[in-house]
Amino acid sequence: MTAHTLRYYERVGLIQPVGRARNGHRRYSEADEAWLQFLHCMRATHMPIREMQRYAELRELGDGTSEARRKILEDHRSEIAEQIKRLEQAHALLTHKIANYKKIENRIRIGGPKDMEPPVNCEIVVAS
Amino acid sequence: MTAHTLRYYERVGLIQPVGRARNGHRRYSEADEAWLQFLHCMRATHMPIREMQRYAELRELGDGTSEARRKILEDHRSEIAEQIKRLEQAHALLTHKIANYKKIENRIRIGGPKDMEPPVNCEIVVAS
DNA sequence: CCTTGACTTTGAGCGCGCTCCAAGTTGTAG
DNA sequence: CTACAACTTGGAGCGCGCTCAAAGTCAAGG
Repeated sequence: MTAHTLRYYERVGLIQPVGRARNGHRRYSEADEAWLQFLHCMRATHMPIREMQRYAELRELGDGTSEARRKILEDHRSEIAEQIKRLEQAHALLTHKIANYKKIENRIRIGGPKDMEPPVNCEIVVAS
Repeated sequence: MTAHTLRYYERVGLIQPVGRARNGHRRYSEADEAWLQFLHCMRATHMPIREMQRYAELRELGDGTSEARRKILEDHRSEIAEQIKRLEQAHALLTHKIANYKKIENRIRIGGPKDMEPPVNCEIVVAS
C-alpha cells in the first residue's frame, strides 16, 4: 500500500483522521494497521470502495449496526465464492489448452503435421 | 456481453472484422462465438485487455507462435492460482468475522454485554 | 545558513474497460 | 407512405481506483 493510497483512503473516509506526530506527519497505530490490513484484504478480493465505505460508516456508528455489517460481509463472502468458482473453471480450461499446445509443439518437433490453432472454444466451461 | 462490448472488442483487435449480413449488420459465426466465449472467460478472471490483444495477435500470425501463446496462458494460469489463494484466505477471514458478529448479536439478544466491534484485524490471514 | 529529503495540502490527471451519444441507414409493420 | 425499431459509425464520456504535480513546511546534516 502506497502513501498515496493511505491518504486517499483517509480522504474518502475509509479510515478516520489518523494521529499525527508533532511535526504533522501521520502516525498509524496498530489498530489503524489492522484495519488497513482488513481493507487491503477486502480490496484484494474486489470489494468496491463504495461497499467498504458503507462498512466503515457502520463501524463508526457502532451500536446496533452489527447485523448490517454482518450482511455486508456475508454478501462479499458469497461474491468471493463465485469468484473462486469462475477462477477454478478458467484454471481447468487453461490446463486443457496448455496441454493441447504442448501436444502441437511436440508434433512439430518430431516433424508431424503442421502447427495448427488448437480448439479455442470453451467446451470445458460450457460443458461443466 | 453487450453489443457495445462486442464492437469495442472488434475495434481494439480482439476479434477480426466479423462477417456482415447484406444490410451491414454483424453476423457472428460459431467460431466467433467460441472465441468470444474464451475472451469472456479470460476477462472474467482478470486478464488485462492488453494481454488478450497480444494473444489474439499471435493467434492471427498462426504458425510458430504456439510457444508464445502457451506462455501467455501459463502466466495467466498462475495468476489465477494466486487469485484463488487470496480469495480462499479472505473467505476464511470473513467466515471467522461473521461468526464473531453472530456471537455478539446473540449476546445482545439475551441481554449480555454491549455491542462491541469485534476484532477487525486479519490475524487469520496473517497467521496462515 | 543552506541543502536535502520526507512529509504536508489541494486538486488535477490517468489508465482501464467499457458505455453512451448523435447522426445516419435499413428493414418491417401498420 | 410513414413510423418505428434495430442496427451502423466515429468519437466523446464515465466510473473506478488510484496516482501524481505543485507548492509549502519542517528536521537533520554538512
